[in-house]
Amino acid sequence: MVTIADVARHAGVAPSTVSYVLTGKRSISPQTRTKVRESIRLLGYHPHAGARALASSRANVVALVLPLRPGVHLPVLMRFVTAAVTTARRHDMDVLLVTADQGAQGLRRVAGSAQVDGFLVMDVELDDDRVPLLRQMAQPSVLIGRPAAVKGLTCVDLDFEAAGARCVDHLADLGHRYIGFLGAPSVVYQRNTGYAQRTMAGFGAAAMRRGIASTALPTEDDYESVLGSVRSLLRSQPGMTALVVHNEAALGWVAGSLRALGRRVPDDVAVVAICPDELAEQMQLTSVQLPAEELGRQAMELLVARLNGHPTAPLTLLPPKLSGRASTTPRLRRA
Amino acid sequence: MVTIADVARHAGVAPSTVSYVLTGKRSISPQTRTKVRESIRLLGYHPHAGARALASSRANVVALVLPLRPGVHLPVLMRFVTAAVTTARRHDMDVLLVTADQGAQGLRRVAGSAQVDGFLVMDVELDDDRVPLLRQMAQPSVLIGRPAAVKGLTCVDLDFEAAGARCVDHLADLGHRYIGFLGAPSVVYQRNTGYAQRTMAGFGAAAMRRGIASTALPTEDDYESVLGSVRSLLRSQPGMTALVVHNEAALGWVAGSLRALGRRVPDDVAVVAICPDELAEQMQLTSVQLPAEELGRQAMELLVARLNGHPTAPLTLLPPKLSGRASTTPRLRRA
DNA sequence: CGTAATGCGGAAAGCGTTTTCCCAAACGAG
DNA sequence: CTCGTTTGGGAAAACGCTTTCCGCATTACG
Repeated sequence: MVTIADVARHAGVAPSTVSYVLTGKRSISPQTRTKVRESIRLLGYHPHAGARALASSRANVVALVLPLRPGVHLPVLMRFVTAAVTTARRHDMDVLLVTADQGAQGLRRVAGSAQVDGFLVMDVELDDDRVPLLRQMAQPSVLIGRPAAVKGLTCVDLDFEAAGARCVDHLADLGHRYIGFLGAPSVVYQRNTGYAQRTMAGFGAAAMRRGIASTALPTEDDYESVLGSVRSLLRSQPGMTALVVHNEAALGWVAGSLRALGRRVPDDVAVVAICPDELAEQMQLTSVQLPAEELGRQAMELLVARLNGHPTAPLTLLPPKLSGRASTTPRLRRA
Repeated sequence: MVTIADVARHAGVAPSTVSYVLTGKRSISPQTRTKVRESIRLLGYHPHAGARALASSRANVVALVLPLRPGVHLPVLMRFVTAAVTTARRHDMDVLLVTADQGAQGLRRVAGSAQVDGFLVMDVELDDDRVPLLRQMAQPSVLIGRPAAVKGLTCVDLDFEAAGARCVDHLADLGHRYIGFLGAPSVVYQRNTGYAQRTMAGFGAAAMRRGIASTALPTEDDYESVLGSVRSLLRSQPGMTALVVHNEAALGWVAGSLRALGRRVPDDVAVVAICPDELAEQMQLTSVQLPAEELGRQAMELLVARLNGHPTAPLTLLPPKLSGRASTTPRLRRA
């Protein structure tokens, strides 16, 4: 292995000088700098991560904590992940994968051994057992999602309440008066998942506010279940002319289910999805964007900021954006 | 931070003794061992990963290289990942996430800085540009997938050729004489992806061998495309009574498409999927299992073996297993 | 022109482990 | 009863880097 001493010898300088060239923590004369850089290139030198971590007490690694729970839509989750990883790399950090089964125990281990400088925690629930632990840990952490109390934390999330409301407003403005809501699988609600519950709350409140009748149902990730839920919605609310869908895995079956029940999109029933924009684009659905990349990126940026000692707000909520597409059209004459 | 010296002092022994208790590399008297263990627990000691890596030149971390390419089915990919991570943890290793965009460059960086002891590379293509690099790296690697030449490597894969053939044999034994094949999205074939091409090859060869007419088509991941492909298959082969599907994302729409074209499963058209068993179970499809967990686990076990200096076979192929379900039934009287 | 400040370089002291190397005591074989 | 051999313990030398401290030239300033 080629060490910093080898480089120093080759360049005719002291090891400390090489270190300063590398870290940029001190000004170095242009001549020395290029000389050192050249030696580094020639010898193919890579600083030893462990030695670096030991000496600087900085690992340049962040933990990505992702609980792979049933009901989460993995393609969406991976958008978060790639955005977070890419952002980390831009700040010269690597990413250690910590999965759920390791639990709070795993967090403690990774934190205690100084393997990582901070934590990016995904899929946070309303009352998450990892939250108290995160609060008292030496390393900073950023959560994607929003636990009940955000004091002392740094959280990033889409404003799901506003997102639910936005769907209602859009449909109400188009003249719809009976709106259905097709939600996540029921396990997700049982588990006290913030984003699911907040979206529903926002949806319900907005409907009340606008004097609109609404019904909501969960649905599982298969055609039969989607068909069943849509049928139930139509049965309990025969005049339903619009549907808000907050379930990526179900999206592919919604149009088919409606058609099977004799309703066409958008003429008989308008559909608004809450999902990543690409998905909505592909299916030509009006949607409130779930900005997964943006959330992942922002979360990592906030984490890096905290690692550098900058203070951060406890809660960053992204405002929802709606993109109109073919699945909703004006409907002026409805009661 | 509490160090090994603190523990040693507290237990009244030398630091080296504590180290030996921890690593088990030397016999320690039961008394000292329990005494040391107790001090460790009391002080809440965690060895510093960086220091450890430096002194032992072992990071106890493996890199998980996953290129997130279009067309790969993420839920399946994540099965590999969780199995691999779980297995790694059982061997007291952590997992560093390296994504595709970092490319060969990223591999070199991670390898050079001694951040990881080995590499688990997923989604390997027939002629993968990372393969030559992996061959010449100091750290061992295990590939999930199968490049054209496996010499000097350690690869784990399902025997996709046999899997394709197994589907044909099953259907032929049931009396089918015209079989269609619904493949992955076309980008996957264009990219020279081993598993997709091998499955098709095995399928085609088996059909020839059994004197069976076969047609194959790729399909994209949306209902319209699946419907279109199925329609084309039926048009070019009106007597088609069976369909082999090698595309997890399309599975959900196959039955619907067939029904839309006036065919019922399994009475008019039998369906065999190549996918994880849980998926097939959920949809009640006869399937050749894609043992994602098993592959992830085995790959990591092989990597650990190599890290411990054990030699490994260049290629481990898992035999395909077929599970009969409701989507195929005997069809004795067909021509 | 004297003195303080600054720029840039080197020597060396850690950082927290593991791993030699050395040693004493206990043990077993001849 | 001796002479290896094993067994369990400690002292101290790495491991490869960062960072403090020190020092010599320059430059800036009154």
